[in-house]
Amino acid sequence: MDARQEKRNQLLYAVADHILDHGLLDASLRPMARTAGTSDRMLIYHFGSREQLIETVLEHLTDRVKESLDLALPAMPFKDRPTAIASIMNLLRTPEFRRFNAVWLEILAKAASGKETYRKTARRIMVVFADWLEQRVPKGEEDRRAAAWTLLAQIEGLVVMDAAGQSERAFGFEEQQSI
Amino acid sequence: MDARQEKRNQLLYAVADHILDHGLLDASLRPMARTAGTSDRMLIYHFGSREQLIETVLEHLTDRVKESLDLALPAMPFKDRPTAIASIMNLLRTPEFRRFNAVWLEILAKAASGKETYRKTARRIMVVFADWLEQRVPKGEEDRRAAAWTLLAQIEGLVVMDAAGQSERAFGFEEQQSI
DNA sequence: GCAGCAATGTAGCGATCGCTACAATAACAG
DNA sequence: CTGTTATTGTAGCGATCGCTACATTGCTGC
Repeated sequence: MDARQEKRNQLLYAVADHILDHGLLDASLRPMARTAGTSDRMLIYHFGSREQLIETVLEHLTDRVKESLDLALPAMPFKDRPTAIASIMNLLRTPEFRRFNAVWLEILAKAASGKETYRKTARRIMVVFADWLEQRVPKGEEDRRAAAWTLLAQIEGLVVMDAAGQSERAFGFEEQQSI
Repeated sequence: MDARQEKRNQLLYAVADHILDHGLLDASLRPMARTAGTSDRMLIYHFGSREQLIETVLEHLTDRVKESLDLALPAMPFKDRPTAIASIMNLLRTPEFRRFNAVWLEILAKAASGKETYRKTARRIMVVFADWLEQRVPKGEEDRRAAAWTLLAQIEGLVVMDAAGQSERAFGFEEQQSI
């Protein structure tokens, strides 16, 4: 690979890590650069502008979350819905995925207020997640695609409860879903 | 009421409106002050600091969302769960509540990354919503409180789908929930 | 009407922001 | 080796940030 591209990729990875650790929305060039062992000057040089850097980071993070999901759970159907939700929530409460979740909610916040880049990113991540879910929908579901999206909506609800520190209130949620 | 308190309240209301219109996280003193017809100087004078101002605004918004909810739907049980979810989502997709939702997701984002003020606020808003729901849980539910929290989790899931522009994918969600 | 406090305007501080101009250096082509 | 281009450092610009010092105005109690 082009040495330049390689350098760019290395910076991208480091910046993404910085954002996972310190948040997306008020990540500014100088701190990101410091973490990546470079200067704001060079981030602009490689990515054009902060906005393009963020956009690139978001694409990179989409790929990373997909990889992490695939790596975390095999592509085979869950036993039933309650099991599926419980397993997935256990996974999402893992430290690794908590980092993703924090950024995910930042993306959602920007998407909700209409910023197009973030809307697009949010949609892309949702589709990635839905695809991942579709491969794992419990057997016996008539429409796997629809089941995946329904499952996704339920999971997002629990993610919100977690973020608000109310996970215990919805603790019985997984079981009650199948009623 | 104290004339000073009255002025403070008027500013508070105006600032809250500004935040509903332009977002919470990067609302800075000078623009907020301009909207409220005053100066950054006076916002600090009345509220002490930007941080205290935001905290006060968040309490104020909690009250406002509670009022708006109470005003929007009478305190009587929904016919059944699907009806409940459909009605509430229709309400939350109203322009008035979209404004709240955008700020709500900003609060969640900050809460998820551990900022204590926002965690507290998120919890408070959740409780307000759960209380509101509890009064409207369909008849026949054995544990109204638990049913309210489950409903809340489902609704939050749909709010996230909306924010990500995927509401249509989960459109059948309301009906499928009762399966 | 005058003293004293409350309310407000003006100006600016120091920090940080994204970004750029310019110069120096490194790497490579001929 | 030399000339050219790619990469990087240094310095700083103009804008904005939260906040404050200081002065002025307005109001109120005596």
